[in-house]
Amino acid sequence: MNLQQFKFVRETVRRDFNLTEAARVLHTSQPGVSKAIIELEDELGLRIFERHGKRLRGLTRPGQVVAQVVDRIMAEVDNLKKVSEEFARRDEGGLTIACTHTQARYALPKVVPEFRRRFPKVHLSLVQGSPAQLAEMVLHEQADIAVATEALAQSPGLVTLPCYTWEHVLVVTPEHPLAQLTSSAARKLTLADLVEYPLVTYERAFSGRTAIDRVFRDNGAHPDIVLEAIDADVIKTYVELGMGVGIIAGVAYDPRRDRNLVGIPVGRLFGRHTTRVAVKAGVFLRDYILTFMELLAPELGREQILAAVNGDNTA
Amino acid sequence: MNLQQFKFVRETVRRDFNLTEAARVLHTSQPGVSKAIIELEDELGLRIFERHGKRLRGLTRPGQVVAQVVDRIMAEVDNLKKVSEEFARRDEGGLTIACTHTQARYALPKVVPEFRRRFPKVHLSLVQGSPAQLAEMVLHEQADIAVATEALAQSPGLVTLPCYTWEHVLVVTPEHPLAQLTSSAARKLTLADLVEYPLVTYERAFSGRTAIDRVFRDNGAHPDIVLEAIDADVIKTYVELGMGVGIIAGVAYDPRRDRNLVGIPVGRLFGRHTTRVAVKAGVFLRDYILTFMELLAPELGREQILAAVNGDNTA
DNA sequence: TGTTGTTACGGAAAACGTAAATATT
DNA sequence: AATATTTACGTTTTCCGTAACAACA
Repeated sequence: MNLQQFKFVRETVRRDFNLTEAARVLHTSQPGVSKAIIELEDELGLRIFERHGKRLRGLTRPGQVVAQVVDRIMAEVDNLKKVSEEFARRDEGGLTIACTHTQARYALPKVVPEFRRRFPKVHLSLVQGSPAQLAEMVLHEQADIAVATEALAQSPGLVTLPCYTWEHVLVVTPEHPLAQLTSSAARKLTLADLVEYPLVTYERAFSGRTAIDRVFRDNGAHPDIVLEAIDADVIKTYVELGMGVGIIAGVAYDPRRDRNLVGIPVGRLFGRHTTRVAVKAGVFLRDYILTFMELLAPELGREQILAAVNGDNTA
Repeated sequence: MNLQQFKFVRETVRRDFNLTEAARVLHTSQPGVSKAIIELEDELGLRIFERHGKRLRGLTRPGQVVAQVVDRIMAEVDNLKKVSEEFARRDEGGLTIACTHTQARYALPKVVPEFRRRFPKVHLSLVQGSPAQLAEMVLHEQADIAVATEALAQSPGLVTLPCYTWEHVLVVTPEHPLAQLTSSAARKLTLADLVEYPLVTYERAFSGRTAIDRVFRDNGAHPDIVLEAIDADVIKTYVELGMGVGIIAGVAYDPRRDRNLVGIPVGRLFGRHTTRVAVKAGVFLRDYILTFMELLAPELGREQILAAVNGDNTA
């Protein structure tokens, strides 16, 4: 039994049971992979892979269990590498953050400069995607952490922590009827008032859109959503063009910057939402990653973050 | 990096940083162990062990983290061996049950015959100890499961499940004043009545003794415990000799067997207790071990047991 | 001075790549 | 026929034990 064998098994599973592919990816000879796997199977006294003649087709029942354990072993071996990196160069390395546009544009700018000041040698990389994609990225270790409002908490294999909460805000042109309301009238705004106008908001599964839909549905209201986009900048652009009333995340509206738009908070209608940060369960978190999470979720101390990540059910 | 190195690191830690000892236990040469560890340290680029000159003295800070990860890796490697055993000989193997006397004598006889019928080839072994010792045994993998009422739930690193609940019962000789009470009078028995008599019960930390003490203390009662023992058989023996009133677990009193003793249920006074079964977190559980747990805790399905053991926080 | 850990060295074993054979689609 | 896997085989590397050396307590 050795790590090489485990590596080969893992890669073969990942490459859809194609030994040749696995060997190529691992920069080694295909017969070597074949032999190593067979030797492991012999040592364990079971077939890991389902074979049709010579072709590998899938995992046997025992193989499924073995593959799971092997995955965990290799994950820990990867952790070992991270540990050594951490102690060798505590404040150097890379940090890949997977997030939605909203986070990248409006939330992260609040923490990235401070992070950069503390860890000038860490190379930051932002990747964007839908919340579901973000979860996948973290699970496949293409990103270290994900930041999003939707969907993250549901993914098994992820550990998520709350960062901050926010509410939706309507944005309209200054000429729009809604912009003429007194602030006390604005506070009495109802869903019924809203459906009178064409709406512009996020795409499905972005920045609280799920909640928006649910609220309309639960109240039997049928909004006329004329345009949807994944980011508030696009939404604001079309609102400015007079396409309709925008519904965006509060963090994305800044009265000083957005002088040609009027904002009306509507948390009362669509509820309060929690943006969360997610990491893959069981991975070793380098000091600077923990620090980044600390900056993102200042309410929680490092202790709490560590406890959650290590899956302490003690607290 | 290889498994051999991990094995050496683990054993060296276990043997109090004595390489010679570790090598002896692992049936290999001491220089080999030394070299392998140094090579691992070089590859990781850090010192795992604190050295005073040449002697190993302890773990460095990075070493502590490395040792933890290494432990997890080796635990999973051990799991792999168990998996292969399981699939090679599904219904053969050994099952070591760590339990208190009460469990061995009164609870397990209810499930062992059925288990034996289903797995005639499994070699059973019962080891006894105090609940704290049982927890240690399971954590050190000297036993597969522990069954006890006290203390198991508190141990980190253990996963525990409730098996059954029970109440205490008083046992007295037929001549004893308490034996003369009508059953309705017995139901009105108070702690104040009890402290009139010398008592015979479990030792500290056995079979709900903690709860007994707490109840007396909370009520400001000062019982005269003239004799304490770890098992009900011993207690009953001295009760028969007229030493006093026995307080034992309900499961340990059987009116048909214990004809020379009268039993009076006192759950009302000392509360209801839950006997739990514990396994080490993260270990692969062979089918027959799961079956044994199923027999012990019939209320829970196998699904629930598996979920708990795999640490599913989903449910 | 006895105990413990590291370095040096050499034979044995295994690891791994190339080439050939065999099976699958 | 083309692709994929296993078997065969020889070289290279690594492994691991003995012996010698070095450093603590």
